[in-house]
Amino acid sequence: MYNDLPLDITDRIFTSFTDFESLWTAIRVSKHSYSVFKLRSTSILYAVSVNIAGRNVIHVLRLVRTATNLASSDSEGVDAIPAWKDVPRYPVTTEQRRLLIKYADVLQGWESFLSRRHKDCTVSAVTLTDAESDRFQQAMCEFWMYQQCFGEIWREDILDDTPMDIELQIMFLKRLSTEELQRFASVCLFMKDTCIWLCRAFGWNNDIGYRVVAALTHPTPYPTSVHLSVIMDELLSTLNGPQRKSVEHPPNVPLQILAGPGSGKTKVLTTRIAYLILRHAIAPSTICAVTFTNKAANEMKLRLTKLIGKEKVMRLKMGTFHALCARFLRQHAALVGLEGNFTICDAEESKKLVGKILKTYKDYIIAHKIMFDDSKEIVSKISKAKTKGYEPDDMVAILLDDLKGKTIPHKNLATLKDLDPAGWIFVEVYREYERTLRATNSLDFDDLLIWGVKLFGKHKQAAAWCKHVLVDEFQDTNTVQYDLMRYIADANRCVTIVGDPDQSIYGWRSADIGNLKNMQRDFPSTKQIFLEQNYRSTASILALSLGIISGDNVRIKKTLHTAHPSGPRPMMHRFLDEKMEAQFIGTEMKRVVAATGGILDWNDFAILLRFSALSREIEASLQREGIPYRMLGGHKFFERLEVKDILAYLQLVDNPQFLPAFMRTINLPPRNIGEKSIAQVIQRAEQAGLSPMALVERIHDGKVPDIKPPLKRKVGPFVTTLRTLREQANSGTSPAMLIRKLLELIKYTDHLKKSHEDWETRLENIVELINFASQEKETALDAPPTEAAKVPVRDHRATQLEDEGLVIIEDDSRNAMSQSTDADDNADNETPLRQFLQASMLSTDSQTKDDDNKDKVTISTCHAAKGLEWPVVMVPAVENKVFPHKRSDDHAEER
DNA sequence: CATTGAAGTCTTTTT
DNA sequence: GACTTCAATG
Repeated sequence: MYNDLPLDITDRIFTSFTDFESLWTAIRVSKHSYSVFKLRSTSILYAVSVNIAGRNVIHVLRLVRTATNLASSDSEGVDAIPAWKDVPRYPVTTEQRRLLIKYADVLQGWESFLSRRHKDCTVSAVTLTDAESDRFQQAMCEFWMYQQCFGEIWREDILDDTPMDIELQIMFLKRLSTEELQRFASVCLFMKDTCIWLCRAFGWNNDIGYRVVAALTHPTPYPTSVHLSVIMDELLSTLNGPQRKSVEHPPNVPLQILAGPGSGKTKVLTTRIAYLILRHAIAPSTICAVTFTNKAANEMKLRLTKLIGKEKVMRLKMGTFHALCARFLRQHAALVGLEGNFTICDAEESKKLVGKILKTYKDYIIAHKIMFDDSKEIVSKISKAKTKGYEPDDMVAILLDDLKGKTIPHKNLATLKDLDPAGWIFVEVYREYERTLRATNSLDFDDLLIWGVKLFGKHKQAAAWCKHVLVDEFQDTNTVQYDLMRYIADANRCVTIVGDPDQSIYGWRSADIGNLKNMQRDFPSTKQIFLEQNYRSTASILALSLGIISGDNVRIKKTLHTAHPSGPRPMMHRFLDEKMEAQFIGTEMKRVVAATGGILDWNDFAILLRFSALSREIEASLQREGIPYRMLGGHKFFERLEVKDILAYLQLVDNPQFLPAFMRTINLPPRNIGEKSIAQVIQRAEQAGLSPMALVERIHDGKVPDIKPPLKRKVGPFVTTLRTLREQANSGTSPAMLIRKLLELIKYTDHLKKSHEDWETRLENIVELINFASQEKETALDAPPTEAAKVPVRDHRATQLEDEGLVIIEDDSRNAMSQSTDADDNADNETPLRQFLQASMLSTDSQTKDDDNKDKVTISTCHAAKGLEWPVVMVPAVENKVFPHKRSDDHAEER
């Protein structure tokens, strides 16, 4: 029945629907629906027809619960709405409908929601009888399946939100032509349950049926290259000119995609990767895709999985710069003179180390009345120096140059000590910090990159696998990261980068926009493509943001267009204090949810903060109002005290030299070993040339004399715990089991109960950590395909497949893959424990998974929210000293 | 004498 | 919530 639909059917104009028949017809012929919302058993229908580029199309349909209460209660705002939900179905009268249409907030809500993407929305309301409602459901189902087969097949948000009545689906399928069925089969992995059911129901004994089954049973989602080609074409057809140009750009010509916000950056990047694999037959394992945050990496993985299947995605070398470096450094540790079991030292541990070193200069600082930064400040200064490639000795000259005025004859440490004591201490602390890291066999975040550069720079073969490098958010790369990219790309010099100079918000992390130019210098044939079409925001939001950033005079002028209407104007509200502000945020969100009649739910709201500490008042307000929320990037899971406790023990098991872990665990639970004793141990260990851990073990064994306040008896349980765990770890016990054993050995639960009021939530976090540990094992990077996945399912369907001589495509890169794992994997360097620890140290946003599905308002820092989008966004505390922040040295960035 | 507990201060942004 | 300082306890 769909065959005879003219393709330009959408030229037919549907402005509003006064009766059900015309609406129903319209739904069935409309091909380009943007969104289909969940249908509930309801009586009032909102139909919206939208005009896109001169073509009027029905775009969104939704049933809302009856409006009886709305009609009876004339009051506006919050009070009238919550009652809607529980009112039984009820046909509305003309008068009520009139009221509804007049209900400006509701319609406004609709229009602003839709006009984010489409201009000229018109809204009208229709009433449905029960029978009509059922027919409508049917129409929607057909419509959805049609969309699923022939529309935007990769849209993930449609999947969960659509009614899938199996009878209706079959009715739909029966009407399809053979060709359409084939295409359906090629995408049917998105509807696994349906397909299994269909094959059983129809007893399909033909080519199509097998393909459906093959798609379900074979590990690679798309059974034939013909279908891959079709899919790629459909993908390309949804891109605009510059986007498509970017995707199809020849792989061997370096490419810079300069993309404004909301211009489909990630879509282009993922499509390009798919294109490289599907059209240029570049093996996934030879593609390196780098992002800056784990969130971006995960997002990309998710989207790519929909395009090319899980198998191929697993083979991509994909992740943050840090994660990639860590991985290759473990593999090739020996090449650069590292030990494979190095520990990754996070910011908190770095800070503690620096604090400890700083104490040795305490007397000097006091005696000379030197103004000195706190250790956090120093850590970030050290980090800056490291990213710029300055070693402690280099800092001497640099700090002396910073001193204005007279020329300095001898640029050496002694002069620095005289002229800039604070600078001198900094250099000494920096030196000592580096020494400690080496001595304790650990790398901080910057070291991962620095040593990565050493590895790939000196040992070309370590990067020889790489055929193409793609970098997301390129404007945020710093010098080290840029070098890293260059070295990895060295073998084939195929590079694609995506970036936006206007969105550089990591200047404080030494991000260098100059890298865009550097790349043109180092890769002379580099081409640029600009993406200037914004698909995210309304015109008035763009105008506002342009107004803000164009206050920056040195900015390179760059345009951004949108096809959207101006939409509602952004609102600015002033409050006397933060309490009122927080209160307003809570009630305003409630009002908007109510006023839009459930079109917006909590997931559609975000509150963006300059820094996470601002969330206190707001969290309190949301709790008061009973609004569920989640905190992005707040106190991160892996930075929680109880999680760090457990991780520290495990780190020490894996790397006994790692000092921060030793200091954390030796008196945990309290064993009456205080600061002084620990300091003594460390000092004596240094004298003896042992790690503190080794020394403690020897004291325990009676091999060396005890220290002043006797330690031997106190450390008994500590030493046995570590020895037990070490033994178990070496025999390959899973991290999850190790944690359980550890909890038991140190009676951690008892300790928590004693030391913290909220021990129950803390215990839950540990359970969550155990969960994470068990998951991590399954999704370990580069895990070779399991036996089960390699062998096609041996049931009757698969056997039939082969009998009929049907070809199931063999993955091109599987062989290459197994070779590379054999060659690279120094089995010793990748114990399950080590993998787990690395994942823990390098992941930030492994928020509990079920959290994501729940309906919650998002609270996030602006930085963490980069690249995400919500229909409604609030930005509290936009006031001087907060936003722009008082300590920011780059106002353009704050803009 | 070393350790622990209580009270008080300060909190950018990320891997 | 993490760190520091000061007084009280083992």
